[in-house]
Amino acid sequence: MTKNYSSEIASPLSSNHEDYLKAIYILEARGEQVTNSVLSDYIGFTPASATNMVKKLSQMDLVIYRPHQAVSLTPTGRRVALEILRHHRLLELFLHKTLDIPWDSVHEEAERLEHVISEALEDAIAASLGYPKVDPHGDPIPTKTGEVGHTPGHPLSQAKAGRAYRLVRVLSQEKERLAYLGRLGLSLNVELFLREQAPFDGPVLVEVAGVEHALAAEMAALLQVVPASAK
Amino acid sequence: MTKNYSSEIASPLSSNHEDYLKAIYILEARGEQVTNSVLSDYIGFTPASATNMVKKLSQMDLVIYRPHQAVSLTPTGRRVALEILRHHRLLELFLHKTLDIPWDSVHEEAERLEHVISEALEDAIAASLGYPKVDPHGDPIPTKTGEVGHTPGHPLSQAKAGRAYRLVRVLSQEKERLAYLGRLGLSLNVELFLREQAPFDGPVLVEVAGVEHALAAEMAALLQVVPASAK
DNA sequence: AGTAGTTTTTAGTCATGGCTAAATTGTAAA
DNA sequence: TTTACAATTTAGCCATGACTAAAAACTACT
Repeated sequence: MTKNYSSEIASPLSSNHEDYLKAIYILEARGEQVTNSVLSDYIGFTPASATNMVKKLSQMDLVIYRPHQAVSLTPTGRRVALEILRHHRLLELFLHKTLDIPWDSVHEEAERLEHVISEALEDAIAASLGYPKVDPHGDPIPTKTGEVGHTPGHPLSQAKAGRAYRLVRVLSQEKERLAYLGRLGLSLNVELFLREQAPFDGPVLVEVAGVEHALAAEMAALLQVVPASAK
Repeated sequence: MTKNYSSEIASPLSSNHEDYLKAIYILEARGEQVTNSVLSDYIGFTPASATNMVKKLSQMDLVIYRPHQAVSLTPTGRRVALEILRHHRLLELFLHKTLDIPWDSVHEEAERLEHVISEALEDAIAASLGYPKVDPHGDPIPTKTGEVGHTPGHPLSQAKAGRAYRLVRVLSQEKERLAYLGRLGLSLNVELFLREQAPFDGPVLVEVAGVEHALAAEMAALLQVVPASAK
């Protein structure tokens, strides 16, 4: 497997290494302080294991580690994380568009594939999709050079009642949640009409394809929308 | 990752385990006695490592191991091997047809992907290709239930001069070899005319798309053909 | 500042699966 | 049958990266 970061990294990285880097990237991007417990929670290993791995990544110059401090990525570490994320999101879109894999299943599939595709395959996939900018959840696909586009939109929970919106991003990869949204007729770029916005973080009333649904506030907060008129 | 053999196997298999099983299957299919040295040569690990792994696979009831004897697959072991082989060949064809990956590159790519695709993805790929029978090298794709079709044809080295043939299989996965054949205009189902068959295992003279080429006997032996008239 | 409680790190265990080197076994020729 | 050579297996080493349990270090409250 040829990686475009192979030139700067001594030893080849395992899927595991890549998962840690990706996790750190995602947690950082969420604006969280990537403490050991946050990281170990996210990746599903014990805190001791996380410390261990972080130290190793630090020796490889992929992360910056100072005991008892939040970890962060070095420029190289970030490049690796973004390459994996690019693989992941390209794969999600590819699986969805080319093989009709439902949007609530593409995440777990891509989770394994992202570590084993070559540069050539990555390129072929990107080309076949016409160099897309976002995956089926609206998450931006990093470019080969590591730029991450800014996604427009704001949470549906902050939208105004009585207006039409378009769904541009779902901030969740959970199968159940996505399957539920799918059942409501919601998927990327679908239009919806916000009927009512209950106060005090109450549920939201939306109309999708002529049918009305109540959405928990928690769910509405995960739906990023733009006014329906907007491109 | 859901495997259809998961019900019969206690511990999940690593890529490595799968590679051993696949290797044993392929060597058996070649009609070779799968001795320890043959196996270790093929997989590229030391004989000691092979013995070790074979013992483990034997404990898992995937192979039959008797010291100093050729290894063989149990029914379950064979099922696993065939599932991986099915993944491999479906992937090769998919990469070639859907993403235009050249036929001399699909093998190494599939080598990594074969271990991480789910049943659902395998099915989606098979469906999108119309349930194909052979991969881009003419190797038969095992069915889900583990049947391996018989491929017709005989080596070009045993064909008669002055007749037209169609290439139905290439018994090699080597990138260089395949790239070379590709340059001659040879790929699956291409027609060729056998001009001359030099005696004493000498080279063979073929015409492909109106151009004449000499082929080493060694190479001609790897090309399986049928009379051009045959379906 | 002292102390309780939480977080992080350290220390040490275990399984995996490669390796080398040495012992064993099997085979074939004298 | 003995002996030599090749193939195989055993024994033991090493790195990896998970784990638990215990120690250490931070934080926050009194």
